[in-house]
Amino acid sequence: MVRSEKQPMLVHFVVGTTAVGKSAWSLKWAEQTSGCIINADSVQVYEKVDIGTAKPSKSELDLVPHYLFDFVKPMNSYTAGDYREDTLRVLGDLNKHDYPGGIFITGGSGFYLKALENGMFPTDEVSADVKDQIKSWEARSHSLHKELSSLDPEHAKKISENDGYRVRRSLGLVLTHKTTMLKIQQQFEQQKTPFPYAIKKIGLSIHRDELRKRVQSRVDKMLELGLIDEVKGHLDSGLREWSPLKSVGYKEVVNYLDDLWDLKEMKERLVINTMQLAKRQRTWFQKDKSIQWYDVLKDKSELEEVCK
RNA sequence: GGUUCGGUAGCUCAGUCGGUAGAGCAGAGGACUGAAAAUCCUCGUGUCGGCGGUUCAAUUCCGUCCCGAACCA
Repeated sequence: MVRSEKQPMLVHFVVGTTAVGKSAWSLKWAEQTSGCIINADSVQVYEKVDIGTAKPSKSELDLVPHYLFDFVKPMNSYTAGDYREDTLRVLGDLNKHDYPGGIFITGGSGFYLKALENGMFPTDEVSADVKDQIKSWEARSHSLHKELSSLDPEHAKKISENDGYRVRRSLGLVLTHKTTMLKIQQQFEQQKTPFPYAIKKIGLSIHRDELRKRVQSRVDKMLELGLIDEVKGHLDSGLREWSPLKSVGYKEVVNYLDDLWDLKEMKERLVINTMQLAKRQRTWFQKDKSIQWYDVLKDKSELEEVCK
């Protein structure tokens, strides 16, 4: 792990679907190399949500330095932009102190990793006036997608009119910047600076049937650890509307506690929704051709060597 | 044993006043620059329980048998 003065610091991205074993694998290597782990999971950043996010245990967190886990306070939000900023700050500190061990940025949030590597174009805050304008259109059942189409037809074509979240966000940006999304993007591409460190991307994969088995037993384990009580506590503390409670592993338990589902149904939905999440993660990472993939069952010996 | 109601996609069901059928869920694939574990898009042939009958034509009507459920004995 000795590196010459001229070479940029190397960071590992450890990616893959949920429950494939990224955390355990990273922890092992971080221990062996006296390295550290930086979280790349959009839900493990939040405090309080421990069991349903499969957050590392206290003893695991103590084995090697862990960054960006368990720090966003209840009812606060966190974005991909925040993640990029925080991660670059952590990496900057490690670089400054000439960190000797392996650095493992581990998690399944593709959007966060893309934001980290490629940057986010800087945007102005959407003004209250613009927000009001959008709200008044909505109140009059005016199609926001049509409005976006007239302002930025090219971008509107890429978004479904049913994707209310994206339509609203794009409309806000286009109105605020008084230009098109493409121009915002082009301007950003010209001025952006490349990611300042060398990246090695390691993807962990597993056959779908095997993943399902792991997910099933993980769901059972989470319930044994008291997931239902954890969620009940969060609801009692008024955190129902907090975004991590809407994520896989939490929204199903909320439905159970609301008596919409019985225990069996909740367990089934936990497994199904986790598998569907895994599919979306797979779709995201498949696009990135710079990831070196390893099957955790078939490529065991290769996985013993990757970081040596 | 009798009566009634059911048997249609992997599951739950809709429907066809007779012209061989479609939703939700599941499953598969995909998109995605500040909620991303979120949000959204695309993909539907299945002996319409079996066998007969009527009919130009039956999943639809009739008969019968099988299998469920409920009620009556």
